[in-house]
Parts: sequence; structure tokens; C-alpha cells
Amino acid sequence: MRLSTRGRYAVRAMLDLALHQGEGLVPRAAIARRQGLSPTYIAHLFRRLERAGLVEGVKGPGGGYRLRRHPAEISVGEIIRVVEGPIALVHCVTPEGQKRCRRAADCVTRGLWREVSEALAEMLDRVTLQDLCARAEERKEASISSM
Amino acid sequence: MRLSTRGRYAVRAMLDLALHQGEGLVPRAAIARRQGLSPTYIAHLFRRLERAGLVEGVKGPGGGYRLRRHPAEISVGEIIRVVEGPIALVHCVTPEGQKRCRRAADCVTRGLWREVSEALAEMLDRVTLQDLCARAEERKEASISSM
DNA sequence: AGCATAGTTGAGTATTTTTGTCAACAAAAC
DNA sequence: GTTTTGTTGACAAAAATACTCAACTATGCT
Repeated sequence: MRLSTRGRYAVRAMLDLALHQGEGLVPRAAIARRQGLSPTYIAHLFRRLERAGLVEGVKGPGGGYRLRRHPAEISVGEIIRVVEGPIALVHCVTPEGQKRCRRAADCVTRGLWREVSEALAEMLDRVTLQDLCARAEERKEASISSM
Repeated sequence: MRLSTRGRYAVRAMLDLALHQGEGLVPRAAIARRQGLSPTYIAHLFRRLERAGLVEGVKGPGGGYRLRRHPAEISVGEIIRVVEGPIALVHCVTPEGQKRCRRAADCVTRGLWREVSEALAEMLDRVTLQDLCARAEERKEASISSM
């Protein structure tokens, strides 16, 4: 029941983008360096995020990535769904998964998994990149004031 | 972010045990047949559950498994923790996982994962085997009354 | 005692998923 | 036209998952 690195890296990379978007386009190498990730792996994650309309990649010197929506309009849940698929504790509560499970119709536990999955999705959808930026700011201020 | 079959099978097998506990010891073969699972795989799951004190295995003819606590005292969360480990969206919010992540101290996303993991765990801890039994009964009555 | 029925346990294996890397390519700036 | 940067598909190593097998132990029955 773990998030894979895909989801975690994608959220961290997107947060990095949100934190540095005032500086214009953010190149892959900068994100990779700050977040300690592989540049090419980031490229693959951002390809999905670009197709989903969350980021935009600009080629050429001075190029890089930028968010296509305001950080307040991008939720953690959306990012995760893009790179990991539906937020579901079990496959059979997703539209396609349901078709392939013979037990789906009268499975007692399935109802539970569906309810919990929906609650989990709601939690993740309520948190936006802006919220995470605010947390990062708090964190920074706290470390300064404690000096 | 999926539950593995370990967790799902364990919950289904434990529910099967709860539903049939009035009939005395429930042999592995019966659970396997009803739930469509491999008997030997069930054996391995129940070995963990036995060590955790949730079930008891009785050998010999007429043997089988039985719950060691009342269904109302066994939560789905507990079952999952026994067979899958801590309920956590990311490894770094567990006690051991935290030690192995250099970023743990000042990671902004980690706080989010911790909060969501705790909420998820609470949800799963609130649901007991008895609750699932009640759902199964409802299901059965509904199918009878609709005839 | 001896046989049949069950659970116990450790080792091993096949499959799938995850987590990347590599190399060739495309576009844009200068 | 060269350099910088993103794009894309193919591929591969590693880890996790989902089992199976075989030998063993305990118990009840006749």
C-alpha cells in the first residue's frame, strides 16, 4: 500500500517547479540537482504530466518546464493519478478493474475498499501545490527564526 | 498505491473464518474453496496471523483454524498490518524507514504523507470483522428478498 | 500401532512491477 | 550550424509479489 517513487518524485518535482516558477522556466537539470533525482527519469514523469496538461516543456537554450495552471489549481491527487493511475486500494474498484473480477458483483470487501479509496482520493485532492508551497515557506521561516 | 493480494486475501480469509466460526474449526481447504484461493498460500498468510495472535491453527483430523478474538475486536487495519507491514503511503513515515532517508528531517511532502497515512490507518482500524459480517448478512438478505 | 487428516515450515521459483538507463531525435536560441 | 534543452521508444536491472513443492509434525480414529 505504498506510493511508488513515480508518485513521490512527481509531487516533489512539481513542488520544486511551483517554488521556482517566479524565476521563469525551470530546466530539468536544476530540478534533478535540487531534488536528488535522475534527470532522465524526471523527463519521463514530465512527459505524462505534459500530456495531462499540467506542465509545459520548452525546448532550446533557456528552456525548461513551467506549470500550466496556478499552483492552487493543481492537487496532489491529480499529480498522482497522472503518473500512477487511479487512486484505488484495489484494482477492482476502478472501471476497467471491475470488468475483470468475477467476484466484483457480490464481494463484501469490495465495498469497503471502494469507500476507503474514495476517502483517500478526497484527501489527496484537497491538498494543492500552493498548500505545499505554504508549508515550505513555514519550514524556511521557522529555521531562520530559530537561529 | 494498491493493497497487495496478501492484504486482500488475508481479510477475505479472516472474514470467511468469522462467517463460519459457528460451525467450529474451519479447515484451510474449505476457505480455499469458498474464496477461490490456493490452500498453501492461505497457510502462509495464517502463519503470520497466528504469530500475531489473531488466529489459532489446530492440527489433526477435524482440525482447522479459529479466531482467537471476537470479530468485533479484530479490525481490518490490524489484519493488513500483520501481513503487509505498517499502513503507510511512503516508507519514510515508518520508524525504520525514517532512519534511512536523509531528507526526512526537512522534507515538505513527508508531512503530507504522514497525515494521509494516519487518516488511512484510522479508517481501516475503525472497521472490524463484525462490521464486514453485518455487510455480508445484508447482502444475503437483499438477494433473498429480491427473489 | 498405524493410517488418514490437517496444519507447519523453509526453500525455491516464476511473474510482474518498479525503477531506472541509453541512444537517437527534435526544436529553439544565439 | 552549434549548443542547449526537451522528446521518445526500447531496453534492462532490481525488487517485490505471488505463488508452489516437499518434507515434517501433530492429532484423532480404528
